[in-house]
Amino acid sequence: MEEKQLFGKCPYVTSQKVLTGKWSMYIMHILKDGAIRFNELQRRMPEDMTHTTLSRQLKSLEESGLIVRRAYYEIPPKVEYELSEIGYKFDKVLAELEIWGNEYIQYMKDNHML
Amino acid sequence: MEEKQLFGKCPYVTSQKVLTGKWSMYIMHILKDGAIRFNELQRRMPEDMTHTTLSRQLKSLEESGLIVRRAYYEIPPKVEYELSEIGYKFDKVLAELEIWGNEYIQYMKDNHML
DNA sequence: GATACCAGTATCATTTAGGATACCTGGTAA
DNA sequence: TTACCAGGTATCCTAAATGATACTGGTATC
Repeated sequence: MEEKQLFGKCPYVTSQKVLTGKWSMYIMHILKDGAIRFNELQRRMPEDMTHTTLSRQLKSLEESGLIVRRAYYEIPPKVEYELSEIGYKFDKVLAELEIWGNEYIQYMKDNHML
Repeated sequence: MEEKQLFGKCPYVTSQKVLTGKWSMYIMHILKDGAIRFNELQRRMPEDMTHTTLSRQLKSLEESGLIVRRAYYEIPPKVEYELSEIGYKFDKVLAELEIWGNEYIQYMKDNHML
């Protein structure tokens, strides 16, 4: 039987697995602007995302190598999240996604499907 | 309280919701090549995706307006799936995603993280 | 003394997604 | 008469993702 595990082989399956969840694209989009602290990031996220979920998503993105977590051992604590090298390169996908997403929203509104 | 439901407003959140699941990117990628029948599509999908899941994913993408289902009332039945106008425009995102996905795979291999 | 700050984790409940299996149609070929 | 074809749906079960809530720690302010 032929090997067909596509994670780590197919760019589409791999990307979709790494950019999983409801919020990862939005998080990546915010992180494009540079390093940001946890609470500030949460404030910029939609209100219906809890900090628990944000924490898990960040850990997942970190484990996938897309973002870097830098902790400063101060009181009160300071932690910054930033895109990694490969994470930063994702900006081209985001740019196309933003264009398409806006087209899609407009298209759906025009056709009364939204 | 400010309205913050971002579906239908934010291109990132909207796109991610519409392109949900494990296989949607891969499906869109295959559909780029033109109309295709259900069973042929299933043959091109990874083996660990059942036809039940494929059926559900296709219905979801159809409801989101990305693909069109065309049924020919013959025996045996013939059904073709094809990208819609707005679905076809997603190809630019796919192109960037393919580039980035391959870079990511290479990067992770080089750093022994995959 | 109470509360706020920051950056979380632990635990539990709920929701959503995916997989396994059985079953359907209705004509045709063995 | 049985099996097969394509293209599914129905049902049940499990796994994964998300949400809600409570809690931590040390400082600094009210």
